[in-house]
Amino acid sequence: MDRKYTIKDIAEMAGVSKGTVDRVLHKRGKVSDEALNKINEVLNVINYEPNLIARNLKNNKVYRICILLPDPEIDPYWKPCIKGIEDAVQEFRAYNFSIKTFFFNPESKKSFLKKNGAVLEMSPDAVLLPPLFHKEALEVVKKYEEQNVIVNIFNNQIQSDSIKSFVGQDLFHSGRVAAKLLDLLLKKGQIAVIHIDESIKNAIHMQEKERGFRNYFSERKNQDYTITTLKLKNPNVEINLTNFLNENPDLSGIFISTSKAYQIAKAISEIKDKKIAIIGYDLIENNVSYLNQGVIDFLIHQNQKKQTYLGVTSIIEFFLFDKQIPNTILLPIDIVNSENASFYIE
Amino acid sequence: MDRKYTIKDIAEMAGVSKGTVDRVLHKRGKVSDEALNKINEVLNVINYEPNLIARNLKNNKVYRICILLPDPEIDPYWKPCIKGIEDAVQEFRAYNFSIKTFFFNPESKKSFLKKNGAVLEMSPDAVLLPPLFHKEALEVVKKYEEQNVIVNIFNNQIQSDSIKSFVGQDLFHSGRVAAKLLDLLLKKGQIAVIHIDESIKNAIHMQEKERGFRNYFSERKNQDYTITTLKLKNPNVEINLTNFLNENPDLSGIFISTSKAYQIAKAISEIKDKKIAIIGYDLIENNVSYLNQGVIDFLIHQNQKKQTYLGVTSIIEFFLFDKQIPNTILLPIDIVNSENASFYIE
DNA sequence: ACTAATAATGTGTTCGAAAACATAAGAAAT
DNA sequence: ATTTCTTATGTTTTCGAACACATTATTAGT
Repeated sequence: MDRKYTIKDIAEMAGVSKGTVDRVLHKRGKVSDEALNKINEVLNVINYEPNLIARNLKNNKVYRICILLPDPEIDPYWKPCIKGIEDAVQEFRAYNFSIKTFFFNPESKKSFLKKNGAVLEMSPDAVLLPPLFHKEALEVVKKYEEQNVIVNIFNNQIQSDSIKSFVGQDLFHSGRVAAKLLDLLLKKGQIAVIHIDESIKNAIHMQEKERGFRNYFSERKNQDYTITTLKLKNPNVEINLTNFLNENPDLSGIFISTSKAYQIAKAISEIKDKKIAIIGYDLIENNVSYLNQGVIDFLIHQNQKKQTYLGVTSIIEFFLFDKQIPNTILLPIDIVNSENASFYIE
Repeated sequence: MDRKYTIKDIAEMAGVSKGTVDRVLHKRGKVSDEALNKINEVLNVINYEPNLIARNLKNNKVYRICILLPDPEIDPYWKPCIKGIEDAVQEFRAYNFSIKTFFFNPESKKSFLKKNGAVLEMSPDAVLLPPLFHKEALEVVKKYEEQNVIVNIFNNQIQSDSIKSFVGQDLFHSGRVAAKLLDLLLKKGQIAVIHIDESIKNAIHMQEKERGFRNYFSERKNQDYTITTLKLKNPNVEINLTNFLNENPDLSGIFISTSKAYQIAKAISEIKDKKIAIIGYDLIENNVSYLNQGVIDFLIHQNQKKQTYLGVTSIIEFFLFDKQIPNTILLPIDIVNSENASFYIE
């Protein structure tokens, strides 16, 4: 079973021409029952797999993929996504793909709608976007559907039959992971869940993470913990945090639901003789620095790069190889400490 | 820059025939300076990238890759590797590759040499193997070199110029990760490093991991810990462990360097009112079960599946797309607790 | 000056799938 | 019986790179 069968092989085996075989394979009719049977008999015996290289050489259509991405200049959280896209482009540069990224302002629904309008104008074959704004996202998804544009989403989930695939993390479980880590570190005491909300994208993330976090403890029915939620907004983070710490001298652990753990770490590290366990998100430079100093205990890696990489490559492989796109791709929730951080950063 | 330039395009632009362009591109000489200059001028302006689909269609050689794998029936540690190979085969089934796996007995150097002999007979284009036996591995690598067979290794590193690439984890750092986790959990006390050695493959792993583990603590110059090394061998693991525990009543943490943490966990879980932190390796069923019960605190995921997957795909992509194979591919050291384990298991 | 040798360049075929195009055979219509 | 239409089937071209093969131009040798 070394060499692969070709259409020509099948034609010879069935005693017909390759044109007829082609018609049978593509169910285009105009084939006599006799020829159909002969060919089917051959197909039942051998395992024909079309040579996708040859197919792609012939159908040398340029597939157009558009990606909507929040501007990393506005929110650096999205920066690794660009690398993910670049990696995908690089990997498939041999094939005919035209991949274009559109930046929108993650704090403006209007910007989101506007850039989607621009994408629609291009009538691409597929679109990848993070549906930050629920209502607006459903709106644009509907429009893409009407134009037969495949839509893949990443970062956060929204429900719509028109969406082909979602790539991201299970945020609820991500909260549970954080809870488990704090539980191990502390065993008891007062814990604060802190949301530092500088961008709307986090609204959904924050909720789900806190839900998972609290769910873990409520499941244990552990009475040794008290959990307090605190919402902070820049530029008053430091003042409000200091007040909170003064009011709660027994605080022993903090879970920060966004990538701004370093802001908390900075304040905490200035307090002498006080060890408060800190768990945050994302391997941005400031966070990793406090992780290495031992101020932050764990970071949870959200793998933004891989999200876009898989979002794009799954579309490409669908077009190239008819590979089915999974409905949901859940990335692992990576636990990072000072010792393994470097392996996740590139 | 939507459409790609072809050899025909270049020929037309330079006013020569595609045969001449081909000779220039492949540096096969027999080209006049005049023609060479004209073509180079064009090549300097445009960015020519050969269509790899067309190239592969023409050169439809069947590449032969052989993989040597310790028999998973003898040591289940290697079982996930099969899935990794299968995934790679599946992903590139459209291309002409013949991939064959040879099982050898991981406890027998003779078996290793014999199977390598069988592989050599096949004169494949590339080989992927875990160099479990240092001397023997160097021997076979030399033979492959003589026959111009590309050799990639995984699992553990050995030094040889004839080896194209290594995929695996940094075992030293993996030990440090474990140390950091125990440090966080305990802060002080007596720690045991336990090696349960049922297979020679672990010898190298065990050493490096312990070295990393101890290195972490020695770097901290932390006097609050005492670290003891314990070597256990089946079937006497349980008895010797019990003795050790009786002799060391203050033991507070255990680091198991192999995938047999569940054996320790079983014994510990039977002791009431005693919490000993346990860190082990590998997401095998027994381990995950004790992880979920809270007996094992963390498992470190060695990602065997991904090792073979990347080992194979990097070879394939080298043949198909001239993609350079990285000298070293270090996989992240994944920290696993009860809450994120499911995302690493398939 | 004419042939032989060599260098330079152009042309044609191949890979496998796809689809346009061409032809053959048979049935219906005049 | 001849033409027309339909249906089934076979043949050819296309995609781009690679390379074998064919052709032309140039120089060397007698």
